[in-house]
Amino acid sequence: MIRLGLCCMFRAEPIKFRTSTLAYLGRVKNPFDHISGMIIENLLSLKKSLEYCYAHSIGCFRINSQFFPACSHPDWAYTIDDLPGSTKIFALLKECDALRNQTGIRLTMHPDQFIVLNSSKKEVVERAIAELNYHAYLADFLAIDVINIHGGGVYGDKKQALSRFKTHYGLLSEGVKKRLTVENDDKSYTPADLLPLCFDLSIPLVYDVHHHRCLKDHLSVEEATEQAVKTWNREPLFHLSSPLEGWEGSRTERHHDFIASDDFPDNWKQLSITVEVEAKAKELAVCKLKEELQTECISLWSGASS
DNA sequence: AGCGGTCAAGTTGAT
DNA sequence: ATCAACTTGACCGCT
Repeated sequence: MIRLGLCCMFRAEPIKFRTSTLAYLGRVKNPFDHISGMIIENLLSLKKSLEYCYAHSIGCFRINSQFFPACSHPDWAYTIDDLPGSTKIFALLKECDALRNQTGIRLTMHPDQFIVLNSSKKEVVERAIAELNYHAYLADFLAIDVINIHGGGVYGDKKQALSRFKTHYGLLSEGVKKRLTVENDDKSYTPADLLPLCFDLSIPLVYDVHHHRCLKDHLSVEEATEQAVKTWNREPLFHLSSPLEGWEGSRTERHHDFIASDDFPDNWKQLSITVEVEAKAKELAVCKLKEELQTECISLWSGASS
């Protein structure tokens, strides 16, 4: 059974998530009112997202990292209890969690590019940990089971950089560790680079087949898939996208609006996995892929009862 | 309503 | 040196 996942936002459907800049928060009159209002809107949007996904047989939704604006920034660092609308926020979180539970939709998060756990700079690592803690804080309310990051930088010495990842991993809280995953990227870390780390620390590998096709190692897609599945103690989560200008075009790492059906690996089709669709047309791309897989009679997630 | 400048943060490779 | 790419342009002040 394939469970398809939608990433963070919608293209056509009128469901929006709000964010804020620190500059604006710094000059607005009641910044915590502003933050509270945005969080409430975001939670209402999350409810709508879950409803949309359920109605369209999309079994996984990734929540964007700005869901609680400025939450992990040292100058702001608030919890829900600090906010004026806390009662309403807690109530909405409960509603979202109930809806998640009722629909069976999987929720994930992907901290953005600034989160570099293996950085050689102390401040960068501290910020990364603060950000991961914020993700785990939110994850506790919504049973989010994946907080996915990349291997990080190489700094001219991959072996040492990976060793630093291991050291810094030891500094993380249990709430972060039990959800943390690593993903192969298109510039630095291949599946073969990350798999030893994954087995060593019991970290699941989010296998991104598009990145793997851009940055190859000695593993075939089939081999990498098989190894990645072994790192998971729950339903494996993989990533899929297609290159903007095709595989013969320039800069193949750029994402297309949709998924080309040839890019869906054949050996994934009989697995029980979540496939997050990283395509710029968002829900339109997920639905299109879903229809194409259906014509091939691939077994697809279609709700909590299935 | 539409437009242009701005926005916390890291690292890499293309130009 | 600058910039685009990355899960994603969104937001705000001005006209």
